[in-house]
Parts: sequence; C-alpha cells; structure tokens
Amino acid sequence: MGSLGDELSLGSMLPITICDSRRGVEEHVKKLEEEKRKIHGSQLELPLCLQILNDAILYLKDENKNCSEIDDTQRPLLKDFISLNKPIPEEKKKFHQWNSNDTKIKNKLGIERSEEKSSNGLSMLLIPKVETGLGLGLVASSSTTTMVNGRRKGVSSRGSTSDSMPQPAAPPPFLQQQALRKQRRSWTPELHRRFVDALQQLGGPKVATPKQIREHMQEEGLTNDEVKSHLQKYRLHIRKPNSNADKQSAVVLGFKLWNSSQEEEETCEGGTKPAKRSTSQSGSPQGPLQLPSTTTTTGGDSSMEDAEDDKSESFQMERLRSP
DNA sequence: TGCCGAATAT
DNA sequence: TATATTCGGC
Repeated sequence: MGSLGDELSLGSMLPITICDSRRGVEEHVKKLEEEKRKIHGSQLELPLCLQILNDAILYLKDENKNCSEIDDTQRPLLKDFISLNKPIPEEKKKFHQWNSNDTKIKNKLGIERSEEKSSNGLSMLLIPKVETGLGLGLVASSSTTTMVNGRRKGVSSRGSTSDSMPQPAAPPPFLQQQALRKQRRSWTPELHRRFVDALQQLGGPKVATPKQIREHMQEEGLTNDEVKSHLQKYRLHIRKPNSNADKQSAVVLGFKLWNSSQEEEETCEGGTKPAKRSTSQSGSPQGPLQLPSTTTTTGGDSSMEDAEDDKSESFQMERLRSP
C-alpha cells in the first residue's frame, strides 16, 4: 500500500497559481486530468478530491477560453478557486460531511437538536444554533406563529408562509421546522419528583390535570403542554401491561397481587377520590409508580421510578407476606 | 377560547 | 424512548 502521496502528485500542482499563462493553463488542465486518472486507477474513494479536480479542470478550461478577453491582471488566481482560501461552498460541505461521517448521520442531516449532540459538527455546519421558543432566528416563524398563554398556536408541520413577504432565500423546510420547534424539556429526577408529588396532592394521575399539576409544581418556565406531555407518558407507563409473562418471579407475582387490588382503589378513586395518599401512610404510595415490569433493568437514572421503586418493592414484599 | 386526552411526529 | 406538536372533543 503505497502512500497516497506517492501515487498522486497533487502537491506538485500547488504552484500552478504562480504561472497563469495560457499555455500554462493548458498544461495544468492536462496535469489535472492525469491526476484524475490516477485517482480512478488507485481505486481509492476520494469523491471530494475528484470533484475538486473536475471543477478545477472545468474552471481552467473556461478560464483558458476567456483568457483572451480578460486582462491578465484581472484574472483571478487559481488559488481562489482551488479553495485554498475560499470557504468551501455549502454543497461541498454537505458532500464532505456525508462522506466522512457515519451513515447514520446522513439520516439525521440537519435534524440535530440544539441542546444535544453538537459533537459531530453537522448541526454547526448546517444549522445555526437556535434557541427555540423565544427569539427565533428565522423570520418566517414570526409570521406563522402566535403565542397564547405561552403556547404556540397556528403552527403546523405543513404551515405555509406563502402570505409572507418574499424571502430572498427561504430556508429549507427542515430548517424552519428545526427553528420552530420548542426546546426540549428535560425532566430531571427532581422535577419528576415534584411532578409526582403534585400528582399525589391532586388525587393521582387519573384525576390530576396538567394545569393543576403545573400550578402545583410552581416550576418556572414549565408549560401546560410540557406537563401534559409528561403526564401522558406517565399514564401510558402505568397502564403498560406486564408483558414479561415469563418472568414469574416473586416480585412480579407480588405486583400482580397488588395490581388487582390497585384496580379496586382506582375504581373508588373516581368517587371519593382520596385526595391525599400520603407516602407516610404504610406503603400505599402513588399508585402507578410501583409498576415493576419495566423498572427492573433501569440503570438508575430513570427519572420515572427512581425513588418510587423502592417503595413499590417493599410494598410488594409486604403483599407477598400478607395474602 | 381554553383545556384536555389521544394520536402522531420528531 | 422521551418529548413536542397536532387534532378533535368538550
């Protein structure tokens, strides 16, 4: 495996900027084409290199053609083209990234979230980091959104901006989408704990409403939508059937026992609504949180059932002991 | 019009 | 999987 430099003498091409006579240009075109053949022959995948070569050849030919019309002093130096100084055009940047990164990244091109995964540089290349929600960088957003009680209205994924002023270079849809999207709320364990507390105070996840929960949590910046979304996930989580039937461990069995009685509790919840199932009470905690089905493998950063798991397990054991 | 739950998108 | 957004009903 000879080094690339041995086979490709591109380095020797660099001084072409020095001589820009017409004859020299023709010679360099030949040389460039030769380089191109070498690359093809080397079976190496150098798409960017090839593209640069192609462009350079085209440029030189074009240059050669026009050279009689232009004064020598006015002609741009080849270095201006060879991108030694010139920034790489966006298209080529994309091209380069797509070829130098994992294929997975291709699928995520331009979809990087601002708060995460900035390491691969894609988002930095293609997307201006936008603080979503407020102060959006893109003009289009202002014409299609209104804020009502902190929530956006009238924004849809297929929102049209046709009525807005003609934008010189409208950003591609995925960029607009990116800009319009809210910043992702991270539900830290602490926040979730307060969420659960609020749920308890309000009578459980079945009766508590997002607005109530939010008011109870008194978390600055927390919106109804965020609470609603979290509540939805929470409800789904507690409703998730214990699908791992093969795991008939004592814990699961205990859970099932508990679960059957839990249903009773829930049915009565609709009526009398035991407004406060205080954790200080024996072991009967926030109903849903005991679901052990999916919690056995959680690494510990699970915001959903960190503290509650302990309670649930002890509670299950109690159930096992007292049938 | 605001809130909600569910469905769907990202 | 987690969160955001949309949709339809109340």
